Amino acid sequence: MTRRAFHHEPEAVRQNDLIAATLDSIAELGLAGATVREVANRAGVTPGLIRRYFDNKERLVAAAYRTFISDLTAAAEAGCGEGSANSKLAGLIRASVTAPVADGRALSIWAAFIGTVNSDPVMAEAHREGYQAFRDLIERLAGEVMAERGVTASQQEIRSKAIVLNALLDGLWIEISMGGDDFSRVDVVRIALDSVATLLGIDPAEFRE
Amino acid sequence: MTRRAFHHEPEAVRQNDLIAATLDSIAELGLAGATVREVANRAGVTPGLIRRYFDNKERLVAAAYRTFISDLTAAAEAGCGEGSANSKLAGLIRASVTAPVADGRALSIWAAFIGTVNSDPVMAEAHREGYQAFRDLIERLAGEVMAERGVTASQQEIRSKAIVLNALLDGLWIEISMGGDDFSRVDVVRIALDSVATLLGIDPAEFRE
DNA sequence: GCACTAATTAATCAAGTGTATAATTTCAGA
DNA sequence: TCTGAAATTATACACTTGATTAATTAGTGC
Repeated sequence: MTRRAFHHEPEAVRQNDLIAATLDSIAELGLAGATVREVANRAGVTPGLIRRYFDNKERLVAAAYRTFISDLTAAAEAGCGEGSANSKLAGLIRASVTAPVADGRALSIWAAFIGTVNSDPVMAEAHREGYQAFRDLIERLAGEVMAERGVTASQQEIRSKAIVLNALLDGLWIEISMGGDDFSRVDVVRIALDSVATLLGIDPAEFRE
Repeated sequence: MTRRAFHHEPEAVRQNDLIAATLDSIAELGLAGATVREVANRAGVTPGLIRRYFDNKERLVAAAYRTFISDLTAAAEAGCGEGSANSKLAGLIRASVTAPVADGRALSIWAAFIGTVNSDPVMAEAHREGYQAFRDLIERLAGEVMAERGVTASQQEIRSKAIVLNALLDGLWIEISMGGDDFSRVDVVRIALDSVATLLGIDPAEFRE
């Protein structure tokens, strides 16, 4: 009776593998399906090992959430590119409503985590951070775009616009990621860009470039 | 050793109680906290009784979801009232961004269920129904409002508007229900109404009445 | 090549889960 | 008041969960 072979891995690698396995489990089986055993199997590892890298399962899940949110917002922000505020905002929007930001897997994971926010203070805090950061980014870009276009607006008005824009992007992201409607026949990018331009009081034709 | 007293209840009452207890459990403790024993306790009943009214826990949860979504959309639609399409749409929006439709409890429950949609076909179907119905309502109202205002738009354009409006309402509902931002100093109803009017190409001052 | 440390496995535990079933109680009808 | 059927409780079972610990293996420095 021989034990199964294994080899040592650097701490960072193992942690990443475990987090990736956790996110995969959640995406496919839901939070309830992300058991210690399931995660360990997917990571090609034994359940007991998890405890060496994460104090307990709660920590593992929290770490997975931070990684997920961080990667998701990074992917969205990568769409900004370099250029005018206008092109940055347009790029952010484009990225937000297309893959890999907008897809079923991301939605599943996001929803699973959101469901815990109300009953888990640790999750609530981790969530608040990521959310706030994204909305601040939108608020800044929206303000700059309006300034570029010569649209005058008070800080209060800009803030209101940001709230609306953020809500719109969130909603579109959910709708598209859910994939219920036949979005293949609808140009969601165009719809998103035009809507944002309209809300900012900018000519849609000028906004998208 | 005497058993605890109890009394018979009509089937509908017991089912309602069990569903209400399930939703309460989910709202406070998350889906994982909604165990058979927890639900039974809240309903003032013994765990075994659940099986008399629902074949298994999965059925109970699914029934709770349908009740929840049904009640939520009914509360939103109640805001429509009777009158012009304009006032109906405005009423729907007003109701969607204020309590009891928009509040933390509803968001918690919604999120918990959404998290299961991807891994549970039964939940996916139950969800699709409720979602589709709401978007059809918005599409109809939006079309009527534009017709009232003399704004000409193709069916395709109306459909696009409905997608955007639905996304905006969803996003605002989430933001407000999450309660992260200091919405006490922001008139969310006004923001929502003005945004929708702008997106439909209608004068905001005329839209809100 | 050898020992030593750290990483990993394997096996086990107590607690909690959904489910099943038999024993009891309630209540309506005669 | 009594009886029978339906509703409810109590108890138990098999299984899964996260956690713990001792035994074993891999790799590093000498």
